[in-house]
Amino acid sequence: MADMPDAAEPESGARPAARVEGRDAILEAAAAAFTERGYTATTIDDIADRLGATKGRVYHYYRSKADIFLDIHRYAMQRMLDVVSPIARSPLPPAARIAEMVRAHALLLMASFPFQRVSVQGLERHLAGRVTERQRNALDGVIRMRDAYEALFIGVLEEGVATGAFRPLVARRAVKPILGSLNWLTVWYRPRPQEDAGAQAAIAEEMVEFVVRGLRP
Amino acid sequence: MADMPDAAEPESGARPAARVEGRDAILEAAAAAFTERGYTATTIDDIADRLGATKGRVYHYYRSKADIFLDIHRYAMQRMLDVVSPIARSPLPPAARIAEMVRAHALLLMASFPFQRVSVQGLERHLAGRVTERQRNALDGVIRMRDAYEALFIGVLEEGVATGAFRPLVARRAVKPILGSLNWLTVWYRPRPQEDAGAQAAIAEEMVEFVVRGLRP
DNA sequence: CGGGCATGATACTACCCGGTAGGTGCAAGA
DNA sequence: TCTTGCACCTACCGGGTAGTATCATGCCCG
Repeated sequence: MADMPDAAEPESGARPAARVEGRDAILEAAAAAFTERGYTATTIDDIADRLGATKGRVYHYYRSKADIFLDIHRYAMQRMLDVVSPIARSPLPPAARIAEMVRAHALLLMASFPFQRVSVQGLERHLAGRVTERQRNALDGVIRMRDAYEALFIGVLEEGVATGAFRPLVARRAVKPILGSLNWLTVWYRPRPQEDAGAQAAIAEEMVEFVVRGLRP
Repeated sequence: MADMPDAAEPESGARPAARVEGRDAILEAAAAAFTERGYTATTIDDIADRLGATKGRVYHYYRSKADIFLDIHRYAMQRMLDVVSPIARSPLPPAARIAEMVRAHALLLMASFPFQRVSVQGLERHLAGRVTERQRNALDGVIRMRDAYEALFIGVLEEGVATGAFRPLVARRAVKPILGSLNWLTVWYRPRPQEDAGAQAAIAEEMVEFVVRGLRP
């Protein structure tokens, strides 16, 4: 088992020989298509059309539609973890740390909207049953990443309750409405061409305000 | 135009001669199937199987899968409006009124879970483009109901800001994380056989607590 | 008791879509 | 100039699924 890939960062489901840039182009087009039509209603031809290509190109990089879907989830969760876990481990007091985490989460949701929207809308339902063993492993990996992400928030909540920074609450329960108010962004928010840092920052601050107040003693 | 159906309560998309009980059975089975697999991945045979019947029965009551989908949304929104709008119009002070509305919303989400889950997960995406004119009208009706529902919350928020019961906020923005924390229930909550009023009430209280504190001055 | 109608089953059709097989063009080395 | 291999395309197949056309079975009412 010495030459196993790093278990903490599951590997891509793309075909082994695939170039990274080619693979990323597929993922970006697929994320946009899934965002617009949903997983099942999106056809491989939809994805190819967005690239000005044909199915051949898509299948040159990925074995199946499910593999593309899983890779999008993996990318999205990895980016979220990369941004937020340093904050969760920082020496800030719990209230300030949660505020930073919420801000970063909201901003990243808007910044890489198609990927994050696909990620937030869930995956188990779409792949129920009809997966190969390799895909099942990838699915489990994504679910573990999601649990680890939620655990970052639960950890800070528990610390804040212990120090008295937050009201008494059950961290495992309280984390749901927090992530809910954040992730609901993917339902109502639509990236607009002109709108930039300003408007996105205002939305993020609204989230921070709401969450931080909801936790105060 | 004197004999138009009540515009505020759009009529069912079922076949005109359909019995109400027969139609409701279809809707219930369809809501369960859509909840499990999603709209596109659910087949008419899936719905029929849940009834111990065949496609013939389903098509006896509904013209198309999209009509069933739209009717589920209509039902779900109508029930939510029926429960929450009396509260929104009650003479309670804003803070107490919002608390009651949040509680009622959360409890109804859990009580009629399959319908509400289908409703919350949205509909525009699944029907984009491929609808008849009649379906387009039904779709617009559902969207109007959804906007009216959100307006109930916005109204109470504005009143609370005016009376000083809530912190200064832009109601149109602040309503998003509120409904987000609530509707996120449909993502993580799973109804369990034994769990009853007690556990559901506890979850609802968590929501109430979080929202009310998030609004305080 | 017989006709009509609501209710539903059976047996199709036409089409769409994921996936595959094999080919083509082109760039880089020798 | 020949060769090799990558990147991608064309053409196709097979299974699945929405929707339809038609037939069977009761149940109510005269």
